Amino acid sequence: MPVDVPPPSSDKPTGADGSVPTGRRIPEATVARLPVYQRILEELLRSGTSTVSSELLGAAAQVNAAKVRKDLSLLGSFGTRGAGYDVAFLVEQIDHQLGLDRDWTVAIAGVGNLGRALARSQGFAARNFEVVALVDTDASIIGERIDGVEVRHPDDLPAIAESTPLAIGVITTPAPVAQRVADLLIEAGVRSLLNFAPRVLDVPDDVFLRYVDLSMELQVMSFYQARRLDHEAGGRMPIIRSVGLSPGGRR
Amino acid sequence: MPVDVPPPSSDKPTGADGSVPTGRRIPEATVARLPVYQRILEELLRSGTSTVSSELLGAAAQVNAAKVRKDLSLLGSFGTRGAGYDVAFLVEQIDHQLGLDRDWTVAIAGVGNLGRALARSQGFAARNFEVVALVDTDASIIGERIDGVEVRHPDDLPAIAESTPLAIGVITTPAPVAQRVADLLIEAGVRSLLNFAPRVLDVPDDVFLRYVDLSMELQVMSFYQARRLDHEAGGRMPIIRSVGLSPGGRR
DNA sequence: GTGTGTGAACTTGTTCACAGCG
DNA sequence: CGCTGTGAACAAGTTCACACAC
Repeated sequence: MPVDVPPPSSDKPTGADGSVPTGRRIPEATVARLPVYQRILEELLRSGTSTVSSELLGAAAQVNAAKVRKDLSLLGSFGTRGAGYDVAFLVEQIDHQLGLDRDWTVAIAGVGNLGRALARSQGFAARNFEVVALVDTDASIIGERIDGVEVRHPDDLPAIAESTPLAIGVITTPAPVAQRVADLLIEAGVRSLLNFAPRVLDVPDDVFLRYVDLSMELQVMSFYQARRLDHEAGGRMPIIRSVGLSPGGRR
Repeated sequence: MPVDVPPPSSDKPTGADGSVPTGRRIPEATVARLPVYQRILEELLRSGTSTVSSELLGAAAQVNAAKVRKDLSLLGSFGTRGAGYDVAFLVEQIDHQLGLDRDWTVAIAGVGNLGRALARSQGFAARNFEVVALVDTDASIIGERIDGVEVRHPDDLPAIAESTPLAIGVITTPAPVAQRVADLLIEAGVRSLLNFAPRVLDVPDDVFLRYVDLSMELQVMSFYQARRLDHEAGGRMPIIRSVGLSPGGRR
């Protein structure tokens, strides 16, 4: 389901014509690919590449070059014919489209291995996802500091939210307490939830909810590798976007 | 790109007619949804439900009931008209289709928080993904045991593989060493790689490669939440499969 | 010449609606 | 009568191919 792009909001007076097209619709398939391009572009940026063609970006992202061009043209006319795309500018534009040029506060519920991994993740920090709250019920963990953030009890969430509004909640608790912790997060003002716990959650209609299953990718791999083993035939594994799939959000 | 279903291989003489259709093709969109159904069916099984309708399963998976029926009918005629699907039987069939009824050995490279989280993950154990090797270069970690598996040096991979063939490799190392560790895993016989490191990998054509970016879901969330904040309009967040997306497989 | 931007052709995936089985 | 299984209509997404800007 495509979504309206916000009105001009013209910052970034730029190369082409200061674009950012007006009420364009961005297909969800494109939205799902933007983070992929992002990651590659950032890697190119680090390696000092200043310009990239749709062909090259497509090769790195395992995506047809025409698709890359179409995706990018949906955001605006950012390329230069004959030359390609300016990497730094493109990163900026995609960041803007994804809303990554604003700060998002994140609360992580469940400070086990996964919670810690996420809290320290470069991918979070680099993209303006600021982990501002860590909660866990385990008394031996409460009080511990992870990257300067103190682990507190879930019951403190409302208090925490009072001083720092919480935008996104991440649930990395065991399944049995996932629903309860989701309720607390929502009560504390969280409007988007990312659930790693293997439990279907019940949330109000206006809360964005997405599920992640770390074993889901492995399951898809299993499918294709089994095929390959079964009949060493044309067992090409296609590129599927998945994992994040699952009972998510609303319809 | 759809894939041939293996020939009859008739075990499971069953309710309907002992089906498992012959050379059917399963669309990748369907393959990506099977793990979702799986998870819900397992939850139903635990709660003692023995029969489920496409309507109910669809509601839980946030998927149109017709889509559920079409997906399942691609695997075979597993339902009973007027009654619905037998949950236990369906789980078995999907497990079989996904190749989850055989054992997969998994090697995890990088025993940080994420590596540990995965090694201990219920989702892995429950689906016949057996973690048989853990490697890390950090001397202070080598020798440690996690769920009975000793952490060893990546250079030992060939030796490990000799006693236990490795099917799948999971990379949870820092980005700079991801390529090197991928090479070692492949040398040790791994034919499928799941890469959590933010690095584009170069692997031979016959190795399945998939990328997971834990922040990717958050980025998509950011997109839709930003839209919603910008113009409190029809900001419905669609259900996108993503995260796992990314430079994957071959083309 | 080189590589973008994009209509138009095509492929894949989704939904509808209903026949037919239990 | 309820619910599956599926052809047929529809919608979304992808690829092609080429005009056009640099």
